Amino acid sequence: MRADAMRNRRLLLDAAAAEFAEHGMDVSVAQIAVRAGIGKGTVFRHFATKEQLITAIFADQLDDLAAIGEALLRGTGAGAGMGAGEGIDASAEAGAGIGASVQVGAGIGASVQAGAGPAMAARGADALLAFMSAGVEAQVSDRAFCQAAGAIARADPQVRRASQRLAAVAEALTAEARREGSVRDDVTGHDIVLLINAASQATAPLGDTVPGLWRRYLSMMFDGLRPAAAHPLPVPAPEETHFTAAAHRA
Amino acid sequence: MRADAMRNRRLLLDAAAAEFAEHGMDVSVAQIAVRAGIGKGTVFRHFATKEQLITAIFADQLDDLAAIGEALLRGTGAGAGMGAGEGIDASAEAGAGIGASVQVGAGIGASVQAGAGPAMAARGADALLAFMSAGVEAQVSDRAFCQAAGAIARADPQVRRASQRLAAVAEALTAEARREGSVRDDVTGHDIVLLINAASQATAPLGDTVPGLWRRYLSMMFDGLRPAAAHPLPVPAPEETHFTAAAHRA
DNA sequence: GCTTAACCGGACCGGTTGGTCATGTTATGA
DNA sequence: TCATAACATGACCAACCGGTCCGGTTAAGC
Repeated sequence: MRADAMRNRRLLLDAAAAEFAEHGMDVSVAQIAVRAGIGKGTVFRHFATKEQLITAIFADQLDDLAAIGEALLRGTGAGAGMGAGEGIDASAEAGAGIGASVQVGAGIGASVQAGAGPAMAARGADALLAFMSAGVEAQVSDRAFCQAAGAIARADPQVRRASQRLAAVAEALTAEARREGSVRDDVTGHDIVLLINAASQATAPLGDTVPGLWRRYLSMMFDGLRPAAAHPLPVPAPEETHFTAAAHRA
Repeated sequence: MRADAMRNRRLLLDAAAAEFAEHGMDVSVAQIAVRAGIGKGTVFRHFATKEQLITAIFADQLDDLAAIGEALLRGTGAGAGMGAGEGIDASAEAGAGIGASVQVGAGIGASVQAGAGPAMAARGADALLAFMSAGVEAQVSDRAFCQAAGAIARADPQVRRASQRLAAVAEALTAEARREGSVRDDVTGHDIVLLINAASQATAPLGDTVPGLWRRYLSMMFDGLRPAAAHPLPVPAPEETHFTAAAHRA
């Protein structure tokens, strides 16, 4: 690939993401091309169709979030133990876009306050909440895009791979929090993924009139995940097969 | 208004709602006209613009839900006391469309299990959960429409009136549940409206692959509303002014 | 039954969009 | 330095969409 082609591809992806975020899903390809400072034809050289462009951006975003989750997971010491209190920069592995400012182990407030052990016992809960926060934050900054892109691109293999990676890390984080007792037993990684979705859409009617408002609803939902208030759930958790079925249906 | 015009208007509204629900927000007016069995020109005779058509449908849906909420509110005996255990048909006042099957006082499972009194003490919680269920159910059957219609039509006076009526009944139901102690103190009616939104979007990635799945997430969120697991919320509740500001911004 | 005005229908219009193509341009390798 | 192939470009195309309009039709009142 030639050097200028590479540069233009990057310009194109950035411009498209920004344009989608600002003006919704139905910006014209021409508009994107103008913002990127390239010709319209060049857009279709890189991505044969507008849908493929959307798909590529969406897959990138999912991968970024998955990377953040994986960094957080290492911070919990779930796998091999690691030095205590060591700060981890979650954005190290993540792309530049989404959540460059996730604090790990910074005491975001998820720590269970009742219970036996000291605060350290809730590292899993902190990680899980940080993961969800990163996910919601990423979606909130681009609600319409995530919504539409999800509907359009879920069948794309690249998106599906990223999606499964995300599901895996969500499940791992959930398992850790469950094991330490800060999250109810009947919640799964898939639940977490869907709740991220839900929280990001909660404040949609308000647009960005109240910038950080989503934290309020994510907080409420997280309280719903705690064992203290847990009531039996009326419907079992969705399985991976349901997600693949939904993807296949499109 | 002539009889055939009336009939066509009804056909048109039904067809439009169905078409929006099935094929998303960007179905053409022509497509709607075909489904309704009328000419395209007739559509624009009834509604000068596509936006007005969307607005009318949306306002109707909001009103239906508000009516359900008001019926439920009467069932709690919040205002004047009423005979105990009397069955109320919530759909009596509501339009045909949305929630013709809401059970009031049928023990949907919201009853707090701990606490002093017997189950009867949680009538307010039952009503609140039934209200939220009706709201989510209505939106789930037409997710894309509610999403887009909300964004488009929030500035319309008819929609704004319906929206405020909805907010009022949500606040009343919440106040009742709060007073009986089954819901935390820091939750408001506006929170409820936004949570209905959130819950209906939770399962969007799955489409209708798992039909009743939204109940799972509404249940989790409702658990988050209980005092038992309540943690301090990081952001204060939105005020009415924020909603009007958001509406004015469009 | 007849008049009349409201109503219906679908051809039509301006504008926009995703996508193509022939032409001109530039990085690259020998 | 030059040949060449990959690349960029913007004019162009067909399709479609929301909205208009006028000729024909039909319901309503007398």
